[in-house]
Amino acid sequence: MTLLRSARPGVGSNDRGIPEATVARLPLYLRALGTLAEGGVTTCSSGELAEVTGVNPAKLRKDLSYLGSYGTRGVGYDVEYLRYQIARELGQTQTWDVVIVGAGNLGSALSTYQGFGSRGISIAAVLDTDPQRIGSNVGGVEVESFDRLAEIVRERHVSIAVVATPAEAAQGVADALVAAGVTSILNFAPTVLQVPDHVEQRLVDLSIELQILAYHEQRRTHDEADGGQEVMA
Amino acid sequence: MTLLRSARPGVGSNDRGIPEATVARLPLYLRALGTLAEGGVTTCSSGELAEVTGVNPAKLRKDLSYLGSYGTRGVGYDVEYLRYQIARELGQTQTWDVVIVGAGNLGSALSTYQGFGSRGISIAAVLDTDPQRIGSNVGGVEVESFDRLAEIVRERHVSIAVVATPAEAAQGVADALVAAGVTSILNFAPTVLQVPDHVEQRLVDLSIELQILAYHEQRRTHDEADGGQEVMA
DNA sequence: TCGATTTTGTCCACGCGTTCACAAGCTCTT
DNA sequence: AAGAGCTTGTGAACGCGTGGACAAAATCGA
Ligand SMILES: NC(=O)c1ccc[n+]([C@@H]2O[C@H](COP(=O)([O-])OP(=O)(O)OC[C@H]3O[C@@H](n4cnc5c(N)ncnc54)[C@H](O)[C@@H]3O)[C@@H](O)[C@H]2O)c1
Ligand SMILES: NC(=O)c1ccc[n+]([C@@H]2O[C@H](COP(=O)([O-])OP(=O)(O)OC[C@H]3O[C@@H](n4cnc5c(N)ncnc54)[C@H](O)[C@@H]3O)[C@@H](O)[C@H]2O)c1
Repeated sequence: MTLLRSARPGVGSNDRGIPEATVARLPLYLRALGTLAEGGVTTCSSGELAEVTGVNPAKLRKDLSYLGSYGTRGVGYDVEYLRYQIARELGQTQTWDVVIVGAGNLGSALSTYQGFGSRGISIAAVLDTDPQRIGSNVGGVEVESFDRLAEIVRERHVSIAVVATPAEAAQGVADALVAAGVTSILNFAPTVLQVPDHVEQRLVDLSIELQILAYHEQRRTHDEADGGQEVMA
Repeated sequence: MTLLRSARPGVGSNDRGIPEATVARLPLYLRALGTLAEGGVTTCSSGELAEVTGVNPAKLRKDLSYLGSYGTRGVGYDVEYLRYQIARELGQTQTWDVVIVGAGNLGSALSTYQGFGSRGISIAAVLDTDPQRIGSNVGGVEVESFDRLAEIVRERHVSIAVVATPAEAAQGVADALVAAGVTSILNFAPTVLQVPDHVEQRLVDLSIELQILAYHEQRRTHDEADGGQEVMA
């Protein structure tokens, strides 16, 4: 399994906070626990949870230990209880209103996606500058004018935004988002945005994902030619 | 900036290979160099490149040093030359044929996306099981039957696949991909796939991205209430 | 009640990744 | 030709993340 995103550099573990690497895995555990709960499972061990999430059991236990001691030795973890604790830690006891900027192919797919609701994410608005798109409907949400950004951010208490515009427009959009008071940006445009320190940025670059896989594929074939595959002694 | 993806655990730097963290940044540098080249820039320093990619200059130089000594002290890097060297290292001197499984919202958006070509990625096929979708056209590519997977992988020399099916179908799809000879999988379904060790898996989970941002937002407001913002002495 | 069994929580060691700091090396000016 | 001024490449220190190992704690059966 592979997780690649870059968070603000140098921000590893905060004051009293949970290590960044752990935060990135908690949603994984949460989802797995949800699946177990649906299957009627009431208790599970670190080994079982580690199995389905592809994580080392010791690492998983250490991750959970940052939240507190919610397990029972000799028994494991209560699925529902642990689920609640992780959800609380992640801030999923409340719903986060998110604005999506750019109602193109990707923005529309995201707007249509029904899987965010159960993760505490709600699409508050979808914005675009294209008059042709404004007023159209994506996933039950009406596309609104990008001009209304500041107003919408204020009225709907939005702090998280998704950028799904072409790369050329992304920096301008980011500036407007920051000016409107957004403090977390999920950026799908293939650019590193310049944002103030207090704004969290995550770049999701699908080309890069494939390029990384291609690199490993290349190395694989290259190694074969070199006899790079280690021979057993 | 934030990169989150999980690679096979424990695989840091390989035998003669480049550290995983560096590999994940190389495409970033490559793109920035492309932008500079378009702008007519022929030479750039580590400082300039670090600026636009949001990376520490020393880190950037160390990253590049894994490829060789391609810079000139006192001058910087030749944009075109460095571009070629990174592209070569990433395996972008060849084109990688990729199969997309699942022609739904996300799969269609990916198929339509025109930005992969310049990154050495070509969509060899888009597959689906839904008879309604098979034969339809997404981004100039005809959707083919998932039954033809093995045949297509063999004939078109595919080693990389994208999973864009519902989560319930993802493991089955992955098994079929592995059986067909695919060795790298980019998975958009919210599940950790169980694949053999020799298969590289990268999970891109958009919900998790937003959940991580929400966590930081929550901590932010929580800290404010606690007066968590450190006061200058 | 006691011992066998299971599983957590965490100490500890190790390795990767990051960053500082500076010597080595190049160019340009005088 | 020599020195001033930059910028690279890297040694070294440090910190975070990972995973092995085991003591502590809980359950269960006898
Ligand atoms: N579609 C994919 O699969 C894919 C893959 C990788 C990366 N991306 C990236 O994601 C981003 C979006 O991709 P897409 O395929 O949806 O593009 P798209 O062209 O389909 O959609 C872009 C949308 O953004 C709108 N827009 C342009 N400028 C704007 C502005 N200033 N403010 C608000 N809206 C604006 C456009 O009107 C359009 O509706 C791009 O940066 C692309 O590089 C997309
Ligand atoms: N759309 C989004 O923005 C978004 C966001 C986050 C995650 N995801 C995830 O990405 C995946 C795809 O999302 P989507 O919105 O495109 O879903 P979708 O329902 O629109 O499309 C899924 C497609 O997969 C096809 N399919 C089903 N079983 C298949 C099989 N066994 N083999 C081949 N094809 C099969 C279906 O026919 C359908 O065309 C899902 O797992 C979803 O959870 C999507």
